[in-house]
Amino acid sequence: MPHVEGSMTANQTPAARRLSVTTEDYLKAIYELQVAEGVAQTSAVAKALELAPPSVTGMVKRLAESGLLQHTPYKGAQLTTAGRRMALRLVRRHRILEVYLTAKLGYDWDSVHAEAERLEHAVSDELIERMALALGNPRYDPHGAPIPSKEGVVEEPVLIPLSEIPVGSMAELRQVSDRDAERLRYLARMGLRLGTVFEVVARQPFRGPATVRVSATGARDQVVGHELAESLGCMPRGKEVG
Amino acid sequence: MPHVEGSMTANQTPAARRLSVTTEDYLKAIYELQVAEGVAQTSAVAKALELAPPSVTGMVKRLAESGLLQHTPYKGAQLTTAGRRMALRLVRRHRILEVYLTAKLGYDWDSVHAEAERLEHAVSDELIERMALALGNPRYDPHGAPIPSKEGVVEEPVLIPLSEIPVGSMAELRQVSDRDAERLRYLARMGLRLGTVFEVVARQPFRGPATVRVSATGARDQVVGHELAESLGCMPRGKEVG
DNA sequence: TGCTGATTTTAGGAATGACAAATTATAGAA
DNA sequence: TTCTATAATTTGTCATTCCTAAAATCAGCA
Repeated sequence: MPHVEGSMTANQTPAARRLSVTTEDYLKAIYELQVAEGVAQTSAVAKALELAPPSVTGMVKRLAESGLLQHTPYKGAQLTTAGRRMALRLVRRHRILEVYLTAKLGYDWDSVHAEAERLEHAVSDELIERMALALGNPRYDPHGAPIPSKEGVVEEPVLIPLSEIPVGSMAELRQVSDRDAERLRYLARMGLRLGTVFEVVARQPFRGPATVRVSATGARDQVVGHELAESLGCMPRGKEVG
Repeated sequence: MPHVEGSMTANQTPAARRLSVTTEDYLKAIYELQVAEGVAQTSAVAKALELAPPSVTGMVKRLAESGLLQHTPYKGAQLTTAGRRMALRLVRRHRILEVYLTAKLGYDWDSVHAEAERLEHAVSDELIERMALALGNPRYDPHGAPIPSKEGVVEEPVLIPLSEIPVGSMAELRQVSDRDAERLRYLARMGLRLGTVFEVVARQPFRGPATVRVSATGARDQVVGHELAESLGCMPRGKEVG
């Protein structure tokens, strides 16, 4: 059952004045941490943006004054409606750009992230909508992440990490993190792509690796480390007659 | 006879460290002023970038210290080889982006400039080369401006402003300024596009307007103000038998 | 309850890049 | 040559946003 993240149709800020690139980076990082972890702690934001923690504290206080988020000292930051709207706009831009670069300009799924990361701050809403139209309004980016609508609504599908799929059952790879290009190249070499259906045939204890059997390509068994497995979002599948 | 602007094959700076967006804006503005006026005066740069003159003096001094240009106080700025190389890289990006947005995403020639102006600072060299390839390595942008090569070589064709084409002779519109979108829309409405061949049938004295007759579209006479005519780069044409 | 280690915040400072006000240089006219 | 209008520069601030070092706070455990 997919649940709905953020849904703002009320346009609070009439003249949404241009935000700095830095501000946009903070909002997006905080949004993504809220989705992944529930809260956005100072140290987590610092790590995501590769900054020192005091820089984050300072910036978060300024963003709170601008009304883009709420800050509870020592607890973390929470986006306001205005802040979430801006963050979702950034996420939409990023993901549409990734699809466009992949589909129209021959980028691989491991190299689009960095390019989109810079472009998302520079493109106009108009350009993004033209790209979306040219692509037939895609719903997922090349890593399986859902694309928020223009209105700022996104369905976050409920997926289960490969690390938690029971041994003996089947699942389909639906989403991977786009952060680490090296990891994406490794997955591609192993034959693990979006939509790949596999069976978990074994798992070692103590956060050990899982062994998966890819159905399609003639039963090749692959060993997937625990940490990698945690970053692979899967949809459980009943065994099918193939 | 076209003449060659800038030709640097020697890669002086080994690790061309990333320049700030601001620095890139200054270099491009100074380059364009040097092409148009020969020199780049402080006030002209300030006007082009919509900044106050003291800001320009300060930045120009810093750019001189970085070795990107030479500054003769009270005289103006001149790009060094390193500065010109960076500027030409920006110009190439800008113009390839304009062609791409026009050809692949349905932009009009009056709206591409602003979009390219922001994107040129965010795209990677790789993306630009992919776009250039997808476009068949175009040589001119949608306003007729020549596109510098990857190596930083550009042929600036010698064109004559419409304001200086003699009455009674024919010419072809080859290049227009991309700065003012309103002006571009006006030209399009008048039927003046790149490649349009026309005859100058009259010109009023004292910087008055010229009257042009567009050959193709059944002898429609158009009156073009002096200032607008100065911004239209034309190639003289012998009268042809049509 | 009170220590202890990790996290967070405060304090102070540096770099970039913009501005206004005041000063100085240049070049053309008298 | 001297004056004067224009252009350019110097000086002093301010806003952003980063950093390091030091102090404060929180949470888990004895």
